Amino acid sequence: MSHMRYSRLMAVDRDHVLRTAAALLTRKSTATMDEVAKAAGISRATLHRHFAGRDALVRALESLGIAECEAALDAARLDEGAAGDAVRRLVGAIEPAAGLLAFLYTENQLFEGEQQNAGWARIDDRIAALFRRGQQNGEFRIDLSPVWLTEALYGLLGSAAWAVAEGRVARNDFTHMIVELLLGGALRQPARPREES
Amino acid sequence: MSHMRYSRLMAVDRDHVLRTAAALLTRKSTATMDEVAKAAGISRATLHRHFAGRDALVRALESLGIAECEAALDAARLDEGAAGDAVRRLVGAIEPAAGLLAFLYTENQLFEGEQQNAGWARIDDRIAALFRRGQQNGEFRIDLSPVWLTEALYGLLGSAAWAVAEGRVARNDFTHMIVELLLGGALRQPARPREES
DNA sequence: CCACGATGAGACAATCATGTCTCACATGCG
DNA sequence: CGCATGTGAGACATGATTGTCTCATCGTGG
Repeated sequence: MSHMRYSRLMAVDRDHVLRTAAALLTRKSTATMDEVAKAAGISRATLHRHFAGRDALVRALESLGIAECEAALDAARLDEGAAGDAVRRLVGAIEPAAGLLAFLYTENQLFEGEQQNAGWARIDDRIAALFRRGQQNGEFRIDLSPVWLTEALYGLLGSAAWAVAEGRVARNDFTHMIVELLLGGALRQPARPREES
Repeated sequence: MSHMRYSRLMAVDRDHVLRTAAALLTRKSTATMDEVAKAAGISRATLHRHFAGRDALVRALESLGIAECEAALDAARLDEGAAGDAVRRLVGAIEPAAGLLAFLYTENQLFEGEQQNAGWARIDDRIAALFRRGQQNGEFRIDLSPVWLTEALYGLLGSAAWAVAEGRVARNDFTHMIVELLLGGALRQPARPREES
């Protein structure tokens, strides 16, 4: 994260700018550089000094999102214990970044032809591997492919983040809503073997 | 759908333009009026004659999406039979419009402050009512609110539509993927009471 | 105190999408 | 045939955003 050396005076906190931009673009994905700058409390000129342009800013946000995803994946220890519990840990760990993820998820839609950042492929693989482990485990059903389960997780994360932002659901229910639906589904199970922590 | 009278010469098919625009904007939500016109095989001038501007075009697409949703809701006969089966019918009926829905779903994100089209509220209510019926039925679990289940359905529809468009999953699995995940979840159920058609 | 570095404010040109307009062409109808 | 209507092509002005630049200011370290 920091192979660059800060000079003695670095009033503008790059990370703060990125997180503010993430929060703003999550709500309004078409926000202008000027709006981003104002939201971060800096001038457009300074914003432009730190990020060559809008593309650079979005790419920096993408790197941030990838880093946070990787961190969440590490923190969730996907290889340990039941796969279902690992999914719970993962969703809980990824929750703070869900808004940013949702923004990047829809943003990538625009790069249709172009290659996507290789970091996403790695994250996809790690999550898909978790679902695959659960299938080989016997925990997860095998008629839903790991790729689809991964996509579904992204979709639920985005929907939940948006629903929370809109105030339609409570923020405290975030992890529970996603995990329970993703793992258990909407159907009421007569005697479902629970694997709570 | 047609209280307007076409004059003797109406070379441009409004519906065809709308569907072409929907298909294009689904893939590239920032497409230009010029791109939309080219995709529809008409000139930008003509496109502008039929839709006063980009806003008008998007609003027309929104009306189209609402109409298709309502049609799917009607076709699915949400009040008949098991709620789970109604969900299956609904997803199957809504599949052709999933791409358009995904576009509008993310597009509405931009109208943060403004009021959304009242049509969506009605659709939300009908879907939420279905989930509520399933809960009162005893079919669906009650710890996931109908509002969240509705949002989750939207998210899964969008994710699936995008995954299909990207070629990551097979188009034929669309309904199965969504319904099975939404209703049954990822966990393998030892002896789950099936209610297939 | 002085100098350096970072910032804010603003001017500026360039670019792009939009919206409007005109004109020429084609097609169907009387 | 002649007229009306819809269309395509393109010009044009407008507004918004972007990217670059300059200049004044402020704070900190030497």
